[in-house]
This record gives sequence, C-alpha cells and structure tokens, in this order.
Amino acid sequence: MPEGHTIHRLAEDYLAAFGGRGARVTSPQGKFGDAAALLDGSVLTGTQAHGKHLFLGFGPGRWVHIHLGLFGKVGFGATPAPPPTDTVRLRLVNDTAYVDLRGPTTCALITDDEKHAIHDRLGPDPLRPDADPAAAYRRVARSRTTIAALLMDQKVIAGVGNVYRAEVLFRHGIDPYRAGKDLGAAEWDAIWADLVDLMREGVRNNRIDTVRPEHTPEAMGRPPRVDDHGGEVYVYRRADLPCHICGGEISTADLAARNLFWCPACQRS
DNA sequence: TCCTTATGTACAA
DNA sequence: TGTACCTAAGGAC
Repeated sequence: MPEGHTIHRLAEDYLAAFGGRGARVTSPQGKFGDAAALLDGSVLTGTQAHGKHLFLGFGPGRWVHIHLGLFGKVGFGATPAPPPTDTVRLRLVNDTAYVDLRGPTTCALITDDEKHAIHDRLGPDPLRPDADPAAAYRRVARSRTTIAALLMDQKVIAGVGNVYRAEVLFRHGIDPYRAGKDLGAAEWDAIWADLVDLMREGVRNNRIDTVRPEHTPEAMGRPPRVDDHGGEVYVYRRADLPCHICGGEISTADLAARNLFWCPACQRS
C-alpha cells in the first residue's frame, strides 16, 4: 500500500522480475490499451521512483508513469498467469512471471520531457540519494502551515504519506499543529534522518514499522500485535487506544481531509 | 447485499 | 473546502 517506500520497492520488484527481457504488455481493463499495444514485446530497460511516482522505462524516451493513488494495487505472481479480471489496467507477462496493476490514479505513457516535469514539481525524496533536505527545510521554515500538512505536501517532501507523517511526528514529540516556521533546522534534520531510516526499512520489509525495540509489545510486557495496516506503529489508526509510551489515549482529527493521529501528552510542543 | 473506509491527488468554486 | 476518481476489504444488516 502506497507510501513512498511501497513505490521504491515496486521499482525494485518490477526490474527484478521483468528487467532486460521482452514482456507481453496488455490492458485487460482497456484504459491503457493503445499504449499497451505499442509497448507489447518491448524490453523493460530500467525503473525509477520519486516519492509516490513510479516510472517504468521501455527504451529511450518511453516511460510508463504510474501513480497508485489511494486504491491502486500491484500484484506479482509466477506464470502461468491466471485469466485477468476486468479491473487489471496493466499486465506484464514473461516466461516466468506476471504482474497486474489495478486501480491506479495514473497509468500513462510519457516522454522524457513529461517525466522531467513530474520530477520538477516534487520535493526531495528521503529514499533518493540525490535528495537535498535543506531544500525542503527552506519551504518549511517560511511557512505558517502546520508541520502535519507540510509533511504531506509532495512539493515540500516527496514520499511521506499519512502513516509516516503521523509516526515521525510522534517519534520526535512534535505537536502536529505546530507551524513550519517554528520548526528549528536541527529538528528538521532529525526528522529527515529518521525518515531516511524508517523508509529504507519500509522498502526492505515492504511494510511500515516505526516502534522502537524498547517500546514493542514484547518489551513493554503487552501481548504481541501487528496493526491492521501490516506493521507496528505508535499512533496511526490507534485512536482512543493507549499510547505505547505514556498510556494516555491517542487522539484523532481531520486535517485537510485526512485523518491525523497523535498523542497529545507525548507531542506537546 | 449494502455501506463505509482507506497508506492519494487534482480540480472547481 | 468540497468533490470526483479508482478498487477491494470488512462490517453491518
């Protein structure tokens, strides 16, 4: 499920299963049909991720741009591929593997120029080696917007979604409603470094885990548990449950049409 | 079987 | 700020 770590993992997985070989390309659902016919039989030459955007390269100047949005899902499997259902927007098949893309916000064949335009409107991505955290901080430091909203703004920082947003603010004891301009450079650097660590682990494990070893259920003498999004977290979707650290109730609120979760006792400043 | 919900974004007003 | 888009799972009836 799609925050930046998922997309970077997909870039790796698409390349591992399909890189360097010709693939059958189809769009059983039809919306990508013309482009699929054009790409059918061509070789996947490289993959890239920037934030929540995935790029599949099929030769020079030909990219499939994928954004999963809220509902998009990707499923890999070994051949023989089952008959596709009519929601499969894009299917790749080779001798050994198939992969189905369903429900993406975007699946489009684009040029180099169009790809550049997408990179240009995205902020630095903690998972990319070329990322410049200072560029993100320049925007944060002059904004009256809350830090919770800024972390979700892909122009400011690319790849952070609702889970990492909530979790990283908890891990740093920061009130989600604090204005960006009131965040110090050292605080930003710490948040960025933490996101790099957390999101790299997310790519490795293909899930979001944010709970430090000393706060796991085992360490705290509670029954083991995995949150229903697939990993172990402090606050995301834990409204009204006890905080792992202080035992107080986790709060939730609407912020810019998304669910915000935080511990008002642990995140006071 | 229907209703709600979701780790997202873009556009209109 | 609200709404539209796309899909699937889980819970209520």
